[in-house]
Amino acid sequence: MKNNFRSGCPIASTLDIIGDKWSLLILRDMLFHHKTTFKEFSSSDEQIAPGILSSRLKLLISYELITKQKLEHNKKENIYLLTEKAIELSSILIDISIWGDKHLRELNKIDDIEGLDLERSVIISTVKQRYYSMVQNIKIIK
Amino acid sequence: MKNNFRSGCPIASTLDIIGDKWSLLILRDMLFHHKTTFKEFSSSDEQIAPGILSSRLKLLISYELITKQKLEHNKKENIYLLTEKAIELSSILIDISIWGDKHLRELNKIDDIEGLDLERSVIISTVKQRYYSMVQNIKIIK
DNA sequence: ACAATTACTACTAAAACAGTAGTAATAAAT
DNA sequence: ATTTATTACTACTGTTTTAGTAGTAATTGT
Repeated sequence: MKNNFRSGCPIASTLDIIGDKWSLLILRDMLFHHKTTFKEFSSSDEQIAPGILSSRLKLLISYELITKQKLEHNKKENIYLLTEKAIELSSILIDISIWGDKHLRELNKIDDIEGLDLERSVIISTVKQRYYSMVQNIKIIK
Repeated sequence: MKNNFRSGCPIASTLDIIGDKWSLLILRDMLFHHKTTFKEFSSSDEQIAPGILSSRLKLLISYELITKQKLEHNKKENIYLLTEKAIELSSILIDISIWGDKHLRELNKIDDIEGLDLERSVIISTVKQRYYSMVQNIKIIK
């Protein structure tokens, strides 16, 4: 797909991949809410349009942040799963969550997130562990 | 300014403020490269257009992430400085930098950043300390 | 066999971004 | 003192991205 990076800066380059309006929210839904299907991504509070969701999933696949697979005994649904590369974005997502929780309450009604008061490293390892467990329990076709 | 948040999610809300194509790069230039003027922001590798820079600076001011001030003995230049709220985004910017440095080398030629191999907490406190020192040495009009 | 669900694609409208040119105020050079 | 250069923008046009809705094919459930 498109590979036009604005510069060699690691921050700019990362933003060129996941710095759009939706990618990190899709990854959030996968990592924290264990969503796996197009339908589930479509049903989040933020109401992503199907065309945008479709194009973003394709981009995330092309960057190897997610994979698209099939379940056994189900030819209709596609299952999207995070790669290790994307799971390593956990710390960024959690830092963003902590920052928003702390600083945006005067601008917007912010949802309370359970466990966000725990130590950062504990949150990160718990989130990752839960995701790995979820993946282990689903039967995908190899 | 515009205050339409997509949801109450702290991640979505944070992205509604700084999740555009340029805000984090402006904050990066301020925090890491100690840039303070419109001219300096215009001259970064990524080539932001003046109209976009202008509108983003206004938004960042409205969210109280930066302030606009004047230097003593200089009526022309405007000096933009980070607020504490924005300085607390340091950890996010550093995590993004570390992730990009680690994962994007096969997609793009990534610049080597000095000191990025140090421990995360050390990087964060060093960056903050350097920024505070820089601010202390400039004479702004109160 | 029929209805519902899933995963999209297609289309049009609206918004954001890109690129260039131009202007007013101040500062520097002659 | 006058001209030139710099800074910080605004204004404008064109392109790209995003939003929103409608529709379709394949599969699954009843």
